[in-house]
Amino acid sequence: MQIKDIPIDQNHREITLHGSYEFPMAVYLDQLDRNSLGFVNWHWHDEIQFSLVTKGEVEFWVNQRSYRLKAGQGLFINSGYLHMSRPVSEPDSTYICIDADIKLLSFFPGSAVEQNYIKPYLKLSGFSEVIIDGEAEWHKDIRAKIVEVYELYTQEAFGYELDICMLLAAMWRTLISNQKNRPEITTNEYVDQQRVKTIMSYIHEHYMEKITLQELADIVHISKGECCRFFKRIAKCTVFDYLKNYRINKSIELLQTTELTISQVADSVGFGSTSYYIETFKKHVSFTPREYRMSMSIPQR
DNA sequence: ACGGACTACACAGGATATGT
DNA sequence: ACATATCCTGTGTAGTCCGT
Repeated sequence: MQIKDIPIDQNHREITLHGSYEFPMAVYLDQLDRNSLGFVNWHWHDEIQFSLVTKGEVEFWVNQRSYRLKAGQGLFINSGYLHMSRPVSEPDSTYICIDADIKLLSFFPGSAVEQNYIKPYLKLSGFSEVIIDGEAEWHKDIRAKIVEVYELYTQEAFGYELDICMLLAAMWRTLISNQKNRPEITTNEYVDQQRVKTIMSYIHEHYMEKITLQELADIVHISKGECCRFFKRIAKCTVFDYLKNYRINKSIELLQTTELTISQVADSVGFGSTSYYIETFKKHVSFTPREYRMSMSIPQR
């Protein structure tokens, strides 16, 4: 068993450094059953994202909308929008995921390109996501370029960074030129999104402590009932399901990287009782924590 | 968006079994 | 002997519904 997750840290934003300072972009081939939970949980990042399903069928959630994409279909997600992905039926459904810092498209800070063609589109209403699944030429073009970027990135031949920058700029150009019939994001949706982010950030910082619903409701200044309602409306799971998933992911990190006992791990990630931790872990990962740790110590091929 | 009523279930904690 | 897993039970609260 080889498990990998998108590293979600304790900062206000749950995110990885995609690539490096010198070349701030990264490409992943994301096979969903390699995530410990079997899916990529809710997160957001400043990078724009291009995805192309290569195997099976993947359900993407962006804002309050869900899209089921089969192999060959793609999706663009703009900077800063909450999203998640999970397999529809085949657990090993896979997609190419390109995360690129918008700096790569801006050429230099304050440039005309940035002022006229990048910044205005990052916060543009109705440009949160674009499904790239049709027969239109520009759809085909972007899908082909996603594959091209993936190949360049994995092969690392001479000049690949330059080629990727050109491709990304061309993809962005195509996208902003063809954004008719986009879904609109309402002011209410925007407020809900900000609230969800606030609650998730709070969970990332306090998951090791006991968290109550009242506490979460207070930080976004709404009642407990409304807190449950709106979170489920946006994230499609309850607040405490999200917290539980987050704690399990954190415990997996500790099992992999420390020699803490199972009880200590349970305590470190906010589970007040070892028994409940083991039960929950087994429900989510299909192994007990000890079995999981032992399997990780067996060298992978 | 709130508050109250209600229900289901998450959770803690103890006892005991099992594994190393 | 100690750590971990499993089972069980009582309690608190998360989540939902409904009226406002």
